[in-house]
Amino acid sequence: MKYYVTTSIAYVNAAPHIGYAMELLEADVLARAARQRGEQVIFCTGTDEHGSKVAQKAAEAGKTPKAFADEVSEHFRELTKLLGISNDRFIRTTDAGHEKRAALIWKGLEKDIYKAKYIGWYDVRQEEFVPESQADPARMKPDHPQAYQRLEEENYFFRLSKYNDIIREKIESGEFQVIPETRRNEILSVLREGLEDISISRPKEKLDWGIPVPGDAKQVMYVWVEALMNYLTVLGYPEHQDFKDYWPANVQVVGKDITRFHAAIWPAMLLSLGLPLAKQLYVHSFITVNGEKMSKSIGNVISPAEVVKKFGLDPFRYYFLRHIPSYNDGDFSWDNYERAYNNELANELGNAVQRTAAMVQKYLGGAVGNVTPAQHDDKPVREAISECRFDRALDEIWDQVRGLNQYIDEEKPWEIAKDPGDKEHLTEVLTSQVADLLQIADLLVPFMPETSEKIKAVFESGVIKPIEGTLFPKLDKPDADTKKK
RNA sequence: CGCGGGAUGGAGCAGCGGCAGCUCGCGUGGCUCAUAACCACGAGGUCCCAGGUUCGAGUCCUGGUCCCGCAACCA
Repeated sequence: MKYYVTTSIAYVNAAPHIGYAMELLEADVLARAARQRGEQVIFCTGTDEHGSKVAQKAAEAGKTPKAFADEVSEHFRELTKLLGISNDRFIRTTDAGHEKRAALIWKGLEKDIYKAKYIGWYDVRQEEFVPESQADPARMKPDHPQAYQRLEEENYFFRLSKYNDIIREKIESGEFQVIPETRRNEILSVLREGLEDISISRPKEKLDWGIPVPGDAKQVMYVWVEALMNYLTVLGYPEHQDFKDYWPANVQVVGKDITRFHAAIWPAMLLSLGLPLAKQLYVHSFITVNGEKMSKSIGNVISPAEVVKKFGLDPFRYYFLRHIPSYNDGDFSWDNYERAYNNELANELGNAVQRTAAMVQKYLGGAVGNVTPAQHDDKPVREAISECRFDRALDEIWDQVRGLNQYIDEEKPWEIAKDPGDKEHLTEVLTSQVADLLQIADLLVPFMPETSEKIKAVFESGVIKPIEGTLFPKLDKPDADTKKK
């Protein structure tokens, strides 16, 4: 089985933040889970580098657009390393391959492309024309700080309207699955109102930081449309075997701000090319900090590196995957983060590992023999992952962790150990604990790969190899802190 | 009548027609294998308001009220 998963590609006008970090994590879980099932996986992420905003930022920094993009793109690449993201490829829209293949895609779309004059309000920040009906009247005044520009341009247009009903039908039938349901309803309502054709090029004289339109040296491709093409170009569209094997994508992970691009424009492009749509579009929400939107002016921007630094990588992955709701906006606060770390990771999981290892060592001389992972029902976890409900998947896994702690308290191995004649029963109980932990470790593979391996390393051989220090050392204990490093 | 999300014990959330549930926090007890960890029990709720449908309504319908966002980098 082939499995293809993508994130959106990040626009390189600013440094990475935790919202995008979460998107990477979610896609990473899907990729790791698929690999664990034995599928062949291609998992791609990357950076989107053309367009006026990048050109503008670069000019401000006194750099060429390419040099500027190189720099910021590198930050995103570092982010994937920082977060242990298992992406197979990292595409940049300035890659020669992308530029070449984007031109081929354009040609493939040509039957739905026509030239027309466009006059309208242009939002520089969003890099898009704003329909008269949606434009903010205040911003039509030139002295407004975010004033629209009145642009009149000769552009190429794409017949988006032509595909409106087909897309709607495919979403309604479930052939193209948009999750969660609120996002699906949202896009269906957009489709019910009807899509208009969109401008997909810019005159080169106004902006030359883009990919030229094939056969028209005076125009470059509109950055949004060109960026979407990455999902195909990264597979080597049209001739490479990977494209033939891996398209359509199993899941495309995007943020809710770009739902329309991925649930309407991108599908229309695919239909125009005669290609199937992605099977699933998972739209995640946003992260607030202490209930407030992250913003530099409030001064509450959290950088991924800062959070990773506190407890390390796996707790970061854990928190954002479990405590930011997969289908809703969620909140980050250092208090909640510490609480989750102490209660759930250190006390519940870490301690379960610790007490089990200690008892095996103390009562059985460190050996339990060959243990196979327990067979508790893992269907709820698998189903949650297939619905991109990462929070729920971890809830389910934690039911097992709690269940194990309950089991230990019920069986009281330390009582059994007092009776030397009961060694068999004792072994049985401890073996069962180890089996539970091995299954938990298995289930954690996509979410917390390091932790999963650490747990396996302790128990897998049948002879306990204790963890150096502790699995999740408590932070607020001074001695634990020094022991950690 | 712009659009979307929301209102459920102190906090955060789930439930979406059938005995109000989970986590945290709080209280009490138990335990001693363990990272002052673990386990059990308990207190705490007019499920925003008003109507309606129904044998039965957080749950469905109608009409209100109130909150949040319009979205990730400083425009």
